[in-house]
Amino acid sequence: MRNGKTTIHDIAEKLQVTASTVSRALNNNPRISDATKKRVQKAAKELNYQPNNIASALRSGRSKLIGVVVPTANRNFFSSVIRGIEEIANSLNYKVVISQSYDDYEKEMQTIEALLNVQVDGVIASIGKTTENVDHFKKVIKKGIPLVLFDRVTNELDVSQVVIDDYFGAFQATEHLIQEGCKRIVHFSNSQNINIYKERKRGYEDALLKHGIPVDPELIIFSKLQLEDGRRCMQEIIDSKIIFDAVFSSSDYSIMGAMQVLKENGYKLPQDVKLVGFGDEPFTSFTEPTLTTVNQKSIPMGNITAETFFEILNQKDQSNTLSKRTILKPELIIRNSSLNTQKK
Amino acid sequence: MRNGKTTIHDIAEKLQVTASTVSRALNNNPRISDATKKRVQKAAKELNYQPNNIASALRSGRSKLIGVVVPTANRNFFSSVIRGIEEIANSLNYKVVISQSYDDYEKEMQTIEALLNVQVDGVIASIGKTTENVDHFKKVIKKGIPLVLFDRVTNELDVSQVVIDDYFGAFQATEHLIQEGCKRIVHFSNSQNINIYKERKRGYEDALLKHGIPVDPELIIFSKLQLEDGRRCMQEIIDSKIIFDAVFSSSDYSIMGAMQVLKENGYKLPQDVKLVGFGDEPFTSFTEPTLTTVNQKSIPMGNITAETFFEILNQKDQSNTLSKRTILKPELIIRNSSLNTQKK
DNA sequence: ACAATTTGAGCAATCGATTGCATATTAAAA
DNA sequence: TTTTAATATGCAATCGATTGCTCAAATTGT
Repeated sequence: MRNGKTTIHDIAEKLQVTASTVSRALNNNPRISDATKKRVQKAAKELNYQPNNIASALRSGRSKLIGVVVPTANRNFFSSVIRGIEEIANSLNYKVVISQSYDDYEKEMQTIEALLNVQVDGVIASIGKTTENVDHFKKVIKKGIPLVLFDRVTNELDVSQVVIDDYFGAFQATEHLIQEGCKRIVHFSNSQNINIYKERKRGYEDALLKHGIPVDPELIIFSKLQLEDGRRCMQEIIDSKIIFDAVFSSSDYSIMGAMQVLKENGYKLPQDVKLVGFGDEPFTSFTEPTLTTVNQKSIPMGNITAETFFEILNQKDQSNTLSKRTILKPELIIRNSSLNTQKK
Repeated sequence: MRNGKTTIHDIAEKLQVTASTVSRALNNNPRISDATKKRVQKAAKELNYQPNNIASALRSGRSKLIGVVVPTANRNFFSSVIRGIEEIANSLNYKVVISQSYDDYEKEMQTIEALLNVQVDGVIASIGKTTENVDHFKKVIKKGIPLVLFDRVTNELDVSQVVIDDYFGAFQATEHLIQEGCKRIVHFSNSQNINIYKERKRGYEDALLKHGIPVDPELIIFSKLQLEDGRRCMQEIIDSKIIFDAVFSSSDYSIMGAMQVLKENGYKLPQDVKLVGFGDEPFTSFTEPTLTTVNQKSIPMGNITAETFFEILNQKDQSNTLSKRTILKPELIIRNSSLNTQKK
């Protein structure tokens, strides 16, 4: 107990049993009698015993750490997913190590490497935008530890995934615009290598087709979907004199840029042009007009992702790893930017 | 090497030396000859050796993990500070464990407990808004590991801190409004128990006094500074017929609320009322008009916080812990919400 | 050429908890 | 009462790396 740290040996000595017994008692091993367990727990409390997780991790091979890799925590969606993951993980006495890849392929690899280095028991990740090669994730799998992907996933890996139904979200959003009378709906999309953007575009197209509106490639604009991209694309459309009456963007950020440019060019919103974004970032309720957008159910997604993770972790012992895919329904949040009849 | 994991023993065997020698060679111990070091490094690479940090941590007592506690990562300021911390930490081969307290006292205590449990080598924290008691931080100090606070600090603890000069930021912001011709400047503040808000209020007051404008308590409104609070407070002021020509808020969120309410009440911005926020959240450049605000130098703050942390960690051995306080100058970002002459 | 140093590396204990196997005690079955 | 089977605990190795101490070889000084 020198250094103020109580170990199982101190408890063992006090109770005149062995450390093995103490360890088993604390881990609720059925081979230990209830009476002994009670005594051990009491002594542990008295001596203010704090288990040494590192020693435990070394011997047992379980660090009780989960590595979570996100492009950036500084996004409402990701930080909420993390919160959802933490809720579950903490309740099971696991800690979450958050790593940010900053959407950078190099950094993402390093970060995975670093997580494996600190010996996480598994990894939960959302793939960065610039990541084309997924070998670093294969490394995780090869190590035999669980890997679960959420939102930004890939088909190249046979792992469990939790995603939202991007197709459905985009379909709903587009249909909503159509119902508000729009016929020439611009769509902002990103590289079609990224699944979520491909799906959203598909939802957009199918909604148009369902209502007998032709898909006009001229109206579909690709970019990185940042604020600046939205500004630039919007300006180009305006300059090109293309006729349009709405914009549905795959990102709240780029629709913000579009909104700014439209206002600067004297358009009245939402009368002249209706807007719908994607992501339900907090600022979407600050804008003028407030922005209709798609909520991605981030906290439930975090919960489910963590639950999936622990299922795999626990069945790991039987080594029958089946990978499942969970799809959540997003929710269209209707605000003023898409409505003819404004609500307060 | 069973299980695919190379250990120092495998290297030792291959090279016909002992594990001690390998360990020392890898740690660049001067007692090992350069020739041996080279051989060991080569063998390590060949065998794809990955050090077992857990074993190392157990023996050496150093986990190479830093616990970072923030109210929420979902804020530009905090996520940027984290990025700044990571830059330094990663370069020194340390990993950062991010924990969110969600501004909740209970959660903050648990989170500190959990970090100590995973045996972080130290803690970097920003204190939650609802935290009045700091005993959990004392626990960190008592454990003898470094603690550095940033931004939301306390005087009750004798630890190193990195803060911005809130007084200066507020002073500048207020003076800027005065120079733009404002004389009746409303100030939104939070509980004066929280240092940063106290300092900002002081800066606001001193700027007024410097320019011969009396401080009118009627113009200083206290709230939690969320969007809704901003809306409510602004509406109250309008209803009370108090005369005012500007608002300087200690938070970008509440100034957003104020902006909305002002617009809803038919005020022309910035002609009728000029606005300045604090924090430089990303959405401040999306608003209409774009919002003047105070940038808190988050990445440098993260860098400096980490550097301070490592200074303490390294001098720890000599156990002469001196605590220093670093103060960064914030920067006023002037946008349209406070200007008579708009810029594009 | 021999003692005194310096240099390089090995030995073995250690960090704290876990766990397979052995053993003692007690209860149930024959 | 003796055998069998649970039940409860102990023993000792182990996880992988680190480190104080010891010792042999090489170098230097006289």
